[in-house]
Amino acid sequence: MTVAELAGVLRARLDECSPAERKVARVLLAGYPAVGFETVAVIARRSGVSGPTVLRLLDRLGFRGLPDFQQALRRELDDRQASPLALYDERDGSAGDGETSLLPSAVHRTLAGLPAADLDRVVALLADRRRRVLLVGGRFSRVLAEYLHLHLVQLRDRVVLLDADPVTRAAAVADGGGHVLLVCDFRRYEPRLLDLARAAKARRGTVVLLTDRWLSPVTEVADVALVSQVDSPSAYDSLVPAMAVVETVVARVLGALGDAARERMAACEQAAQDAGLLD
Amino acid sequence: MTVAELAGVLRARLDECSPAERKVARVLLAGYPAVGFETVAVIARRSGVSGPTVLRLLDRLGFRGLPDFQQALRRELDDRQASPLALYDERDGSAGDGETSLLPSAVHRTLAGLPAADLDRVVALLADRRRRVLLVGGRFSRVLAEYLHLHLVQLRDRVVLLDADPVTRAAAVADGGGHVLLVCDFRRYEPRLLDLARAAKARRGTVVLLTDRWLSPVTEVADVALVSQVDSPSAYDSLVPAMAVVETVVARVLGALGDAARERMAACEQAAQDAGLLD
DNA sequence: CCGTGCTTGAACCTTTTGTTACGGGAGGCG
DNA sequence: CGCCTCCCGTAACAAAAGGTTCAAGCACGG
Repeated sequence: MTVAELAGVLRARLDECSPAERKVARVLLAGYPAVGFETVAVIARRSGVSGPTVLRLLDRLGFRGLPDFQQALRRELDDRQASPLALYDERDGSAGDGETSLLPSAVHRTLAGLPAADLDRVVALLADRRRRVLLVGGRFSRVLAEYLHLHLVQLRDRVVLLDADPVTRAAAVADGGGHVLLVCDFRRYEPRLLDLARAAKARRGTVVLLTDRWLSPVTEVADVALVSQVDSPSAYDSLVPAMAVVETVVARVLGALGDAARERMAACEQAAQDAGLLD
Repeated sequence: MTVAELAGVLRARLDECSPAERKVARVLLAGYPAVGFETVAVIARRSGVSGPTVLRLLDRLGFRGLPDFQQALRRELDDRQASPLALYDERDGSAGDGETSLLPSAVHRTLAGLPAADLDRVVALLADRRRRVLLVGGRFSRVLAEYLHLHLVQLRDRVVLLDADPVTRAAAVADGGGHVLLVCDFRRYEPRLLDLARAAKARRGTVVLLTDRWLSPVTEVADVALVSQVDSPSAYDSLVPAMAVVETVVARVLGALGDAARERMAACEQAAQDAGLLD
């Protein structure tokens, strides 16, 4: 479902329009896409025509009114946000291209777009050894929680990965006080995670959320949320940027914990070797 | 130094805001810049706050109201339209430097460096519905196998994720014939995975390997190997590029299986809904 | 425990906006 | 020459938007 380039159809169907309508189309194209978000009056004045003419052009293009047109514009902006390269590289074509450009770009935009303050808060929470850390994820995003868990258990104690069982989950948040619940929730969001987060909040827990740009419902109760891009060359959303976020968090937590973490890692290593688990 | 990047000031001044205002800012950033052109009511609803809160945030940022803010947004859109490169040097108050450049670069180099022939072979193997597919991973890389498993089971049948238990693993490769064993093995490599791969080969299985650039020992017995970069800003190796490889493979397999996969996905969806598992 | 500050949401009001209906005018064909 | 058709702008209308006020809720400190 490649979204129709609005500027394209504007150019293509330009000769079916009346002279005055063409003037409007020209202005729309010249200031694309910003002027599309102006009001009818402004567009009309800039085009040197009058209000209804603008409406008539939009009607001819198949829009029910200015709001309808603007909604289409917004959608196109969103898609463009998804693939900034596509703007200047109109040759869509090969899947190999999209695969090699989309994901790195998404990772970059995700990391560059992380508010430093939010990241700091998350790191501070996870590095606080007085708090218990509970990790949970949805169907796919559970692998993120697992990955984070694998790292965190090496850096500190009292880190628990919650499984799918509701009772176990409930028990984990039950004995309240100063715990941190980190929720990974991506489309399609799972209602149970919201319930769990609410329960955690009710027990005075702190809720950290990893989600996509459409924002899981858990956002409402979350104390901090880290948002990832999910653009992908495939039909599925990508979890790659989110994983990059996880690794970034881990790196920061390691930095925050410092020697304490290194000691623990060494101790774990030793214990494992003593038990002969590494063969 | 053109017009101040709105997203930047939004991020920078995010901690002077009240909790509810932060929610609004996050929504604004997550859907940047399109949602900025929505109405107050819509933005408020999406943020889970109420109208006046949106206005208060804008007021705090120095705008006289939503129209004022939207005008700034339009100007920024115009400037961006003028200088396309501005998209890439927007590193304002966000996370560190190495973190935002290393990972995307590693992902890019990994995907660009994948030999097309190898990728095609892997896809062909996984898309061959006559073969059983066995997935296995190491301590950390197991999450990759899990992730791949989650996707593949939706696309085709006879996909098994092996767990850590040696007996189960052995049983899976025991009943021979055209199976595909996909091994994820990254530093530090696990000897047991090599044993398993050897056993699979002995039963006339095909071995596919996902590994890092130092090449797991499994390479020797693998029929195909996909190599990922692992550069990371932290002390650990990164699995982000490898995950990008997994997603790329999934996308290709979906393309290869085509309608058959879509039918299966629909069937799974239906079955899950019938069982009421989605609540 | 009580008050004080800030924060937030509900209701209301005002303005602006999009939209529609109508009339005038230019151009083309009979 | 006159009529018809198409196109365009003015004016009025209804709807929805942004903005303001006020009171309740909450955390914090005395």
